[in-house]
Amino acid sequence: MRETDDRIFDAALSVFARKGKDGARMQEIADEAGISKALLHYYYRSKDQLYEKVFEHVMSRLERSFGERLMKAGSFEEVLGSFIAGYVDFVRQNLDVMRLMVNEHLTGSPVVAGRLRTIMDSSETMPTVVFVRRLEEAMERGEVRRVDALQMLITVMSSCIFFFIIFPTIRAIHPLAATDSDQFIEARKQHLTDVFRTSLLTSQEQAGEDT
Amino acid sequence: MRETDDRIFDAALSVFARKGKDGARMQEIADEAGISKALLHYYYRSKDQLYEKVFEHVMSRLERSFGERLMKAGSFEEVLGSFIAGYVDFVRQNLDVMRLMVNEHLTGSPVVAGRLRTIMDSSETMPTVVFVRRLEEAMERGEVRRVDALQMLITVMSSCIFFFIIFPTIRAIHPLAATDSDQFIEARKQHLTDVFRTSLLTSQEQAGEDT
DNA sequence: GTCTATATCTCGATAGAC
DNA sequence: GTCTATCGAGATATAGAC
Repeated sequence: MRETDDRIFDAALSVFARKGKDGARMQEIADEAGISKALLHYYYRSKDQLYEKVFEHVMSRLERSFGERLMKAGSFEEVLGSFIAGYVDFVRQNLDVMRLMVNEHLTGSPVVAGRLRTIMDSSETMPTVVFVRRLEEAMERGEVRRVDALQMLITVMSSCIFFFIIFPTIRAIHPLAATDSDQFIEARKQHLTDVFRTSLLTSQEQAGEDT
Repeated sequence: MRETDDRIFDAALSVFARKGKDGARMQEIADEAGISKALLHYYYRSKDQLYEKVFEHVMSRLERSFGERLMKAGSFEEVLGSFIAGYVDFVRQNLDVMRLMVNEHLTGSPVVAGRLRTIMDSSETMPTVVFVRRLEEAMERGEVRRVDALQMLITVMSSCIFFFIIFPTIRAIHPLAATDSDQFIEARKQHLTDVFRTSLLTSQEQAGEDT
C-alpha cells in the first residue's frame, strides 16, 4: 500500500479537479484517500494549504512533460505529429491536471496567468515553446506557409484538449467514442495531424497565402 | 432598474458559471443581484431549483442561436466562415453560458450528455447539425476533401471555444490579446477561417487524401 | 500516525416584521 | 416584495485517546 501522503495527494487532485476549490469537500477527499478527515488535517493544516500544494505539483508536472521528444524531431512535419500525439497523450494520462487548470481559469483565480507566463518564458523545453520556435523556423525556410505562430499554437492546443472536456457529449454523438474511446483518441490524433499538416505544409503546386 | 427576477437570473448564471453548482454561494448570488439572501429564497425556493432554471434557459439559448444564418449560406466556404464567426460571437456574448456548460462537464453531471443528444437530434437548425450536414454534402460534391465530419466539427468548435476559457493565459502570451481583445478575437476568426479553408477546400492542383 | 468525538463556523433555508 | 434575525445541517478544523 502506498504512502498516505501520496494517496491524499491523488485524492485531492481528483476531487479539486472535479469540484473546484470551493466545491470540494474535505470529507470526500478523506474518503477517496481511505483515511479520516482528522488525518487529512494532520498532514495539511487547512484546505487552502492542501490546494496550494496540489496546484504547485500540477504546474511542475506541466513544465517537464514531453518537451525533449520534440527537440529531437527533424522536419516540422515531425514536430507537428509529435506535438499532437504528445499533447493528447499527456492530457489523457493527466486528466485531473487538465481539469484543475480549466477550473482555475473558470474561477478567475489570478494565480494561473502570472505563473504560466513565467514558465513559458523560462523553460526552453516546454513543448509549447518548442512548437512555436520550430514553427517560426519552418516558416523562415518556406517549409510551411506564413501564419501567426501563436494563433496556430492556440488552435492546435485547443483541438488536443477541449474534446477531453466535453467527452461525455462526444460519446453521445460519435459512435466510435461510445464504443472504444482509446481507438477514438487514436483516430483523433490522426485527424488532427492530417488537418493541420494539410493546412500548413506548402507543396510545390500550392502557393502560400497569408492572413 | 430592471426586474428583480432578471437581476437574480443574471447573477445566478454568473456565479454558477464561475464556481459551479456546489461551489456557488447563495449569499454571493444575492450580493451580485443587490438583494438579500431571504429575497432570493422568496423567488426560488432552493438552490437546486435556481440552478435548474438557469440551466434550462442556457440550453434553450444554445438551441436557437445562429442556425438560420447558416442555412442561407451558399457554398461550404461560406458555411465555414459563418459558422466560425457565428460561434465565436455567440460564445463571446454568452461567456457565462459556455462556462456553465464546461463546469457541468467537469463535475460529471449526467444531465448534459443526455440533453445534448436530444437537442442534436431534434433541432434541424442547430448550428452544429447544419454544419455537419453541409460538410457532408460538400464532400459528396467533391467541393472539399474527405474527412470525418464529426471530428472536423469537434476540431472547429474546440478552436472557437477553448481560447475563451484560457483567455487570462492568452493575455499573458499574445501581445494583441493583452492590448485589444476585440481586435484579437477578430484576428482569431480570420486565422481559423484561413486554417480550415486551406485544409479542407480542394483546389485543382491538390489531390484529396483521406484518413 | 491514525482514530473518535467535538468545537466552531459557514451556508442554505425559514420566520416574522415592515 | 423586501428586509433582519435565526435555526439547523453540514462543513472545516481541533482535542485528545490509542
